[in-house]
Amino acid sequence: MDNSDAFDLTDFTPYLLNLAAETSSLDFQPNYKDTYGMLRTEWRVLFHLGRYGTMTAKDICDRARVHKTKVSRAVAALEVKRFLKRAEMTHDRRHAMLSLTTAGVAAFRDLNVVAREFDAILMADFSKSERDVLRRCLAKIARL
Amino acid sequence: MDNSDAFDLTDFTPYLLNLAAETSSLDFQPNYKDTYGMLRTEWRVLFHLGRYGTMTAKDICDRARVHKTKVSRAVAALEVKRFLKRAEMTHDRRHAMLSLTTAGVAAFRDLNVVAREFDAILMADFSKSERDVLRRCLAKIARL
DNA sequence: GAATATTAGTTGTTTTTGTAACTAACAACG
DNA sequence: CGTTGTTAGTTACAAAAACAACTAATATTC
Repeated sequence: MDNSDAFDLTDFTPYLLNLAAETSSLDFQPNYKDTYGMLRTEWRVLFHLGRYGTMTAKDICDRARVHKTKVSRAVAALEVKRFLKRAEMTHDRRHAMLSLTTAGVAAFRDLNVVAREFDAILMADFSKSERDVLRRCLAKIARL
Repeated sequence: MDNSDAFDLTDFTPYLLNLAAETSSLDFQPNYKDTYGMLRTEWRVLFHLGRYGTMTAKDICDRARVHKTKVSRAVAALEVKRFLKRAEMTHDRRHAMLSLTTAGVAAFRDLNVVAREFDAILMADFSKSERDVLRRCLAKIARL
């Protein structure tokens, strides 16, 4: 039972994708976890608000492809940590505009630089064209 | 606060990797979940035993890069479902040789075919050279 | 060969996630 | 208007993952 006709597990793209995603995420994790005590979803929410400015939780759900319960909890956590503040909308009190506090902006700026550097190191092994192919393939698979 | 000098979230490779990994994994999930009631780790363990033959739980941990507690629970679950059996080693009773039952082999064969087809469809959009680049980049990032 | 260290694997506890049900605010339609 | 439907967001509960502590078997070292 040594099915050599069967293809290898590393030939199965979803498996390879998971290994690569896990490895790179775990390597980057200390940057937001150890320094700012954030969880991954919190870091994503922070990044979104820092990069694209004020928006509602729903906007983050749609843009970041994160479920609303996860966003809800991440927003609450970031609020407790004073990285983010809410402003209720007068005309529609269902949703609140979310924006970063000064501390939030500072954290974003810092992490943004760190993320840039991290990415540069991660991509250093590859040529420009390889990077383009990688990005295009991933975007297509993720249906972006 | 619209940091347009900052790079986009989709330019951050770990983020893109995670989106692609999640998307493809979720698309494939029904194949082992709905038909065989397996969890992702169980499917990975099954695949390992089916593809590479009899081995111990430790071997699976090392090869599949899964933590021993996850493997332990997956093995127990697969045993309950009669997909796998253990054989204690006489000379070292600490570890047990794991192998698939007839039902386990059947499930593996089926899923192997399905996985192959799934991968073919996923890769259909890309040229041979793009696929090679993708595979090589992912393997490198995953430190395989 | 008794004491200590190491290895394989399990179990228990805590976090985190996923799912579903819920509340509150608004919109639409008669 | 009031009934019904929809949307934004929260909360409660169940499933899964992460982490630490543990057991049992074997190796090592004095």
